[in-house]
Amino acid sequence: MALKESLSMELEPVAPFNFKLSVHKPAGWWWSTPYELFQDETLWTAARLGGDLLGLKLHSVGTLLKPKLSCAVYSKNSLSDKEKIHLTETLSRALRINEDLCDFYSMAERDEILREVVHDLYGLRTTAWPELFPALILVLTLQMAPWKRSSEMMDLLLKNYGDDVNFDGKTVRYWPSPGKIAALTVEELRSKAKLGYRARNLSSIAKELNGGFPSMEDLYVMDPEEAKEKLMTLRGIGEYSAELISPRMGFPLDVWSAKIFNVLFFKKETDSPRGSIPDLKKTAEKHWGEWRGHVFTYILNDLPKISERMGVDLTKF
DNA sequence: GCGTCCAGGTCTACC
DNA sequence: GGTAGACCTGGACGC
Repeated sequence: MALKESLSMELEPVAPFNFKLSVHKPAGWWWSTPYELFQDETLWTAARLGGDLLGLKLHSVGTLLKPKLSCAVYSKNSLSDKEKIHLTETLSRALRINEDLCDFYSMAERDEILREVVHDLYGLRTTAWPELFPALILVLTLQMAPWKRSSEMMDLLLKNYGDDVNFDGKTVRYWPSPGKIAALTVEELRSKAKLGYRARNLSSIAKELNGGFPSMEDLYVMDPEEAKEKLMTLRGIGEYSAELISPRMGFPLDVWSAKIFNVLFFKKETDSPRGSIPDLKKTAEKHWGEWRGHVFTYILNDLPKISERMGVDLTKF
């Protein structure tokens, strides 16, 4: 049954704000689910509020320098005032509506690597996950796997246990709830989603989230270091994963990105990408300080153009 | 066709 | 506190 429109609102992001670059990133990352649809400056996607599925239709009605977003929310039942406020706050946080990038851009203008990158991607907001569980599924499946295999694991989870959200003439496949995954056996997750050793970790995480683990909103208002430490109490979530999904992103280097940043920093490939991670993290912190998470997102979404300018293929890794 | 290696990390045991 | 070694699975590679 199709969901009905239950809330309509407008959001006015701090300029500059490029809607397309922010929710439909050049490197191919989705905002909420891999099955969301993006056409003509409109995003049809989904989310969960409490346990209920929502359809979201986000449309840019402004410009880069005078941005405005029209947001329509579709649900099975009407939303209470409290739910409407909660949803508005979640959308504002996850779209980084109030984030002012002025200081980042000022810093970038003085930086040899970043100067042209921020021109390429002017107005792009960094990754901010609408919900915690899908972000945790992503980082668990990224571990120790080539992208193709990670993608296969996520797809099997979505197809076997996810939900279809029907609204506005569209259907968007959305992630399973923690409760649904928590009810499955580790053996089933291992075989049906081909998760391997990750099945035990995902099962444990689903049970934690089902049992009252802080939400993304709770983590957002915590001290960034405290939020990271909290995430790392989850089984299978280490420093890399916690930094990648933390509401205030760190510099989440893995083997793939370490190879790229070695070439950017030191102009050469490394024989030991994993071993180089601590040094790269220190260099990034010294070089870019609190903006290193933004640098991470901007650079990894601009690899083709950076490669062209440097004469080195950074997309091959 | 078959064996081996290793990938967009994390945990544990051991020193 | 530092660090090998194990961990699912499947594609790449050498033979």
